[in-house]
Amino acid sequence: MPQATSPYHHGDLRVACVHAALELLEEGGTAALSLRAVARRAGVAPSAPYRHYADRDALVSAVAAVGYRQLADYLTAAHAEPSSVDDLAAVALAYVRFAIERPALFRVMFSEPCDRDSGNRVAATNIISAYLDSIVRRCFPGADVAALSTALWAVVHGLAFLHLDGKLEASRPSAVADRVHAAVHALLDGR
Amino acid sequence: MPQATSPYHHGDLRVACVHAALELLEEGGTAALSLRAVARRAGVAPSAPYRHYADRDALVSAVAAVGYRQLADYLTAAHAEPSSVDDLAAVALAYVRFAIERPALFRVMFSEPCDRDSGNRVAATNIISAYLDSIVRRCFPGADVAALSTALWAVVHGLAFLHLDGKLEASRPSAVADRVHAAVHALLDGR
DNA sequence: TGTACATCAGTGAACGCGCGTTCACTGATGTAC
DNA sequence: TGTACATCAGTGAACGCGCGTTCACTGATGTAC
Repeated sequence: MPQATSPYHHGDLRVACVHAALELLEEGGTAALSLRAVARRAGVAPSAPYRHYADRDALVSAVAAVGYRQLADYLTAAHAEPSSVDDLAAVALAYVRFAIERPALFRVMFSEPCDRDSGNRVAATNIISAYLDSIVRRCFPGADVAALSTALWAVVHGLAFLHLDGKLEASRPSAVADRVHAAVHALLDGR
Repeated sequence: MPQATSPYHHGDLRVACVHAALELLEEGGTAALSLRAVARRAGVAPSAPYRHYADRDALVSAVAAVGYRQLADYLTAAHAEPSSVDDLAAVALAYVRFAIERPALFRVMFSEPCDRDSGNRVAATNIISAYLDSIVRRCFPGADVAALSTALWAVVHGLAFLHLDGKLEASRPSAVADRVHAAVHALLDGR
C-alpha cells in the first residue's frame, strides 16, 4: 500500500531532507546542520542528497525558504489585518516568539546575504515585507511607508535577536511579552 | 632592546591571540576563527594558546569583549552626549556602520547567550546599555526609560542585522545613511 | 656576584572526529516496441 | 501482454581537510641562597 503522495520512485527525499534539517536545527542548533547529518536522519547514504541539492548551501537555502513561509504564517495567524497599536504589538510579539521558539531556524534564515539562490529566499523575504507595508498603510495613513515599515521591521528583528543572544532576558515568556508590548507602545503611542 | 610592554617572558601571546583573531575575522569571516588559525597567525604552536585560554570559547569571549569596547568607543565618537533626534540618528548610523564594516566581529559579539564567561561580556554589554539609557534620559525626559531604551537598541540592532544579512541593500553607504536617518525620524519625530 | 633550582610559556607530535564532496556502482522504475 | 532498454534515485567506499584538545617535552626567565 503506497503512501498517498510519493511523487518519485519511493521516498520523496527532496522534502525529507528539509524536514530532517528542521529537526536537526530544533534539536542541536545551527551547528547540527550538516549534509551528512541530514542524510543520516533521513536514513540514506551521505551522497544521496546530492541527487536533489547541488551542495550544502542549496539545502540550507531551501530550509531558510521554508522558515520564511512558516514565519509569515505565524505572523498572519497572530493577526491577519492589524489595525491598532495593540494589534501591532501582538504581531511584533509573534515575530519575537518565533525567533525564541526556533532560534536555530531563525539564525539560518537571517545569516549571510541571500546567496545566489536569490529567487527562493528573496521571494520569501518579500512576503514579509509586503505584509509589513500593508500594516503600515492601514495603521498609519499618510506616513512614509518605506521608512516606517523598515523601522518597524528593524524593531521586531532587533528585539528578536537581542532576546536570542541573551542581551534581554527571555526565560519567562511573560517578561518577553511585557517588554515587546512596552517597546512597541513606547515608539508608537500618540502617533 | 626589549619592547616597551612585554609583561611576560617575550611575546604577550594573550593579547597577540586576540589581535590575530580580529584579523582573521576581518579577512575570512566567522568561519575563519579557529584556535589553530589563531595560533598559526600568531606564529606559535597549535597548543600554545592553551596557556592563556581554557578553550576556544574563552578566546572567542575575549574577542567579543574587545568588540564591545570598540563599539562603545565608536558610538561615543559619533556623539558623546546626543541631545536631539538628529544626534540620535548619527549614533544609530554609527552602530549600523560598525556592523557593516566589521560584520564577522559583530556576529561574534551577538551570537549565542553570554556563555559562562558572563563577567567580561555582560560588563561590556552594560556599557552600551548605560550609554543608551543616558541618551534616553537626556532626549526624552519623562519617558519610560527602560522601554524606550530597549526599543531604540532594538531599532539600531535590527537595522544593523538586516543590512548585514542582505535584507536591506547596503552596498552604497549613502543609501544606508539615508535609510537609518529616515527610520529614526519616522519613529521619533514629534515625540 | 655567581651558582642551583623552580617556574612556566611555548613545542611538536599525536589522538579522534565529522565534515563536504567524488565516484563507479546497483537496482528499481517507467517507457518503447 | 511481454520483453529490452534507458533512466536515474540511492549505495558505499574513499579522498583530503581542518578542527579542538592532550601530552610529555624543552628551554628561557626569574628567584633564593
